[in-house]
Amino acid sequence: MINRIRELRGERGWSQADLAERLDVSRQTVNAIETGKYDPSLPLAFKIARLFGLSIESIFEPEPQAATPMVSRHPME
Amino acid sequence: MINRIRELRGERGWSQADLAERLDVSRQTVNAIETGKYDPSLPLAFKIARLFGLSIESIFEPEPQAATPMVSRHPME
DNA sequence: GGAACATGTCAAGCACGCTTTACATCCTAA
DNA sequence: TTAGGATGTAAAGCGTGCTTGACATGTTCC
Repeated sequence: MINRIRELRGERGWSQADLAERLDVSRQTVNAIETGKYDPSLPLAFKIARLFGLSIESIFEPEPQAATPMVSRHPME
Repeated sequence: MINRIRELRGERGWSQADLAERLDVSRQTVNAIETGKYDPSLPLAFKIARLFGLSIESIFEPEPQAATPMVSRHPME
């Protein structure tokens, strides 16, 4: 999942700590999401979208494509 | 987090198992999300929205309001 | 040089998202 | 009446989302 959070935060001149406070999460959480360590929960994604006044779809984008594996998704059936 | 999944699924005449298969998750996951036991991950929310051809915002809605607790969120600081 | 801030990262711990297996109930069809 | 589908729920297990605390680095400003 790719996101534009760092860009949106930068436009507003906020530090990761500033954003974390506005979202009521830890600074490490903001950093982990920006650096792609993990995706936010759906409720947090809503908070982020509302804070920036944008839709979730305009901030987050599912991975280019988690290519369908060469093996069956339902082996031995 | 409130969602309209059961309604959208019903309109299409799909069982929970049908929907689960289309989303590539277990039937219990669909059931748990419909019955409000937990919220889907952000990637699954995207899958759901795309399957129904709707925006995430038009399917999910953050709780009416998780009322601000009477106690400080940052005690002893 | 030293203080202060911004960012990145690690570790431990807890709660949640999702899995498989299994069982119970309800409803409809034959 | 029995079989089958649809739904609800439970337990155990694994990985992720988020927390606090801590430390390292780079930058800026005195």
